[in-house]
Amino acid sequence: MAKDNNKNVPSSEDSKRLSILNAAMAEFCNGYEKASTDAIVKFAGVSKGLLFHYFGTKRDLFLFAYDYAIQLVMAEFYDLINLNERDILERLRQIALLKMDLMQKHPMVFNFIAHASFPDSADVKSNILEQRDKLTKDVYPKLFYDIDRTLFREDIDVDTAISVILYTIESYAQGQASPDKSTADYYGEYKRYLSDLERYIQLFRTSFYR
Amino acid sequence: MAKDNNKNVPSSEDSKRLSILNAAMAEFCNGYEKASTDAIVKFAGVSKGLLFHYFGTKRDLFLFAYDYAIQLVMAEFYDLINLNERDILERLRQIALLKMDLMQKHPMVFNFIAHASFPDSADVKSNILEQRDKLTKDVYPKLFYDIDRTLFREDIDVDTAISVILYTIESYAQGQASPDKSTADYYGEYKRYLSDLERYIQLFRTSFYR
Amino acid sequence: MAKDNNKNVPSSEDSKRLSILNAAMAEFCNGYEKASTDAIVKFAGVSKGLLFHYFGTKRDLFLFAYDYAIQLVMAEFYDLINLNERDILERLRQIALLKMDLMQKHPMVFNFIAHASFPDSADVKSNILEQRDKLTKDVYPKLFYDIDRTLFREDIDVDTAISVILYTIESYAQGQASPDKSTADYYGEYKRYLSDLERYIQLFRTSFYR
Amino acid sequence: MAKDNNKNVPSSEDSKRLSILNAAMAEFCNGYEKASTDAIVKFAGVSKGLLFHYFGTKRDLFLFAYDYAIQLVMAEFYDLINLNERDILERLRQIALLKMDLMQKHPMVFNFIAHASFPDSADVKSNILEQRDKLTKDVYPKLFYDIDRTLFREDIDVDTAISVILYTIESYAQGQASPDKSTADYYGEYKRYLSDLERYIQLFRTSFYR
DNA sequence: TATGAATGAGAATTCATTCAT
DNA sequence: GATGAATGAATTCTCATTCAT
Repeated sequence: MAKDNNKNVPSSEDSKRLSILNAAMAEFCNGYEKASTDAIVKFAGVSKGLLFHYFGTKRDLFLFAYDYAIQLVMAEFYDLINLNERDILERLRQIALLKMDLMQKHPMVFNFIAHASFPDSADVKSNILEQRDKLTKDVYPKLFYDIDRTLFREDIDVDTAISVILYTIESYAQGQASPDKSTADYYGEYKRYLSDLERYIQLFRTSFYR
Repeated sequence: MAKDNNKNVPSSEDSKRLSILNAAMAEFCNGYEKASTDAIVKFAGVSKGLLFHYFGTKRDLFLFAYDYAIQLVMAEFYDLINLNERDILERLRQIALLKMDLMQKHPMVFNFIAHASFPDSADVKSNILEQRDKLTKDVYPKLFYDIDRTLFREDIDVDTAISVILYTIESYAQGQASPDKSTADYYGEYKRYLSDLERYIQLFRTSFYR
Repeated sequence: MAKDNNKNVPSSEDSKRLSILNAAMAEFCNGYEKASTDAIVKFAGVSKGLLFHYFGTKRDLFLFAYDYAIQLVMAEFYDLINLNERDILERLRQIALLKMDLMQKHPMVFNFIAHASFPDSADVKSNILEQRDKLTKDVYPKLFYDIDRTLFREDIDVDTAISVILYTIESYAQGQASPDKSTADYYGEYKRYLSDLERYIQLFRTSFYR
Repeated sequence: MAKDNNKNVPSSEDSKRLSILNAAMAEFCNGYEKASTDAIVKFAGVSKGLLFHYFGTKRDLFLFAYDYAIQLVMAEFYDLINLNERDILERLRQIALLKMDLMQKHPMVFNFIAHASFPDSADVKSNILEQRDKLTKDVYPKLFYDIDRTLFREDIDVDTAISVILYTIESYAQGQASPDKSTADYYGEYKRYLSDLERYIQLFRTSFYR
């Protein structure tokens, strides 16, 4: 009797919300300020009013889209990741590979997240940074819980070593992802990324592990 | 006796240019798009026309300010850095400390550079990236020329190790610098930064060196 | 009964468009460059944004207004003109009189057309000239189709004679219309215009006709 | 002893005034409003201040340039024209040919006069129209004084006929001159112009003369 | 006479947001 | 829910004119 209680059948509303969200993520890749709500509704095929009816303000839409994108990606990530491996280097290899897979599956969403995570506009910066921090504090314990610290040499500080490993992997991935790689030999890039990754892991294994 | 031939005496023009540049650097910390030329001239205490008389367009002003800020910082940096130390870890310690000193001396300039280096707007992105690349290609050879590679263990790839060291130092410095640290226990921060730095250096010395 | 399907009832949109168009035609009499969009919207009683919402740019508004004014005038002209008279001098007399009538009925529109037809700005010149050419090629054949060439003397070139007639009528009408005749003895002017016209026609009849 | 009393030696001032006038005439071909005083001083190679020191305002410069251009052309015109021919058609042929010569000798000045004579801006329109009227009233009597009216047929009004002749010649010349004829087969154009002119003269001789 | 830095009102255009329908 | 016409303050940039030197 209730109208549209069945969440498995996407209502018209759901589909329009999604249209707006997808259009928004794409448009916000131009930067928060540069992005135009006109462009969003045009691409989404809905009226101007509806965007504001659903999302309130441009700012709220941006922040909602950021949350949404993170959830979307993290859900799939947790679904696929195997957290039984206790060797942090092995686990990081898995994470890096999985991240690459997801990036190829949802390039636009990742592009949006990459841009949105470092916003230039003070309007949204504090919210985004807060969200990012919260994410970091949520995710890292999950990803690095229960790792085997006995694999490390006794004469080094394991936490410091782990920081180094994370900084390295993240920085390298960042460098790979950031430029607008429109013209691309994706396969070649990918192979090079993997071999670089192996070189870093090899170095860490040699120098940090027993 | 000659009129204004002495370039060390800033003319009225120079002083207004500088006012505009300083105001611009401060305002552009809000992001390129968000920054308002109105705010810049208001803060600089000059007329609207003068900004455009000197710098042509907002875009040109931004790019000029970026160059100017880089030059300003690099000149002071090269003036103070000692490149005789051949141990890369010692040299990096010096660089990191010097960078911290400069950041405390020119906080606004560094803040501007940090923001401007990752612009969201397509209008300026390509120029900034180009400039950044050029800078990297210029600076890194100077900073790491003639380091003593024999200090490293024989069983690790020295270039990979150096990459790890650089990623770590940069990421850590980034993390320290990025948030708009308005409310700050600067002295406490500084001491913690130094001790963290020492921990990283100690780790690298233990695990990468012979 | 259907909502606003009847295009004869001008909607709110139509009425605002018309306000803008009328204000634009009046303001553009100051010249394309000199005309201010601010003045247009103020006079039309609409917001700044609406002008651009409807017409895109000042340039587009100008060109649209030109088309619109021409259509407006030509529609009424063709509605009233009688093309059965095969004596070109008679037909020209009718055209000249009708043109005078229309000018008195729509003085502002004619003033706008007169100004807009000879634009000083390169921004719009090519479009206007193109439009003017197209109009000439459209209109002249209609106006002078099927005239009786046997009325002319055999020893003169009829096409050259027709050119002379047209140049004369147009130049004379131009001279009458061009100054912004704000202070005017319209009736006196009109009578003089008619008598001059008759003198020209008389001359042509005497010298060009058999 | 007097400074620069010898008008045959152009002073620095004279040469700069001329530079400005020439630059102004060229720039004003873009239309009065569109023309930029910056462009004028840049092209003239003088400072911004000097233009206003000499000519007061942009408006005054424009009007002065218009006078100057007219004087320049008229002086040369009167120098070369032969006013002994009493047949108006012959005299008009001479005038038309001479005008063509002068246009080829001073294309920029004629281009300026052509544009300036039909100004779009209300700022200068009244002055220009006044000047044009004055010129017409000055020049026509000189050009058509003492023509032989006995050549005309007795059954036509000579003044009306002369008006027709003038309207025709002017309209035709206007049509030839107005478009920005940048790419041109000048020689071909010229020959066609001459033959058209002959056709009109022939028609007038046949139909208006005894 | 000659300079050109400096002005600031005014230009066209944009855009997030509202609201009557 | 859904529309899109309407708003108007804010934006970047222009340009004739002035004035201290």
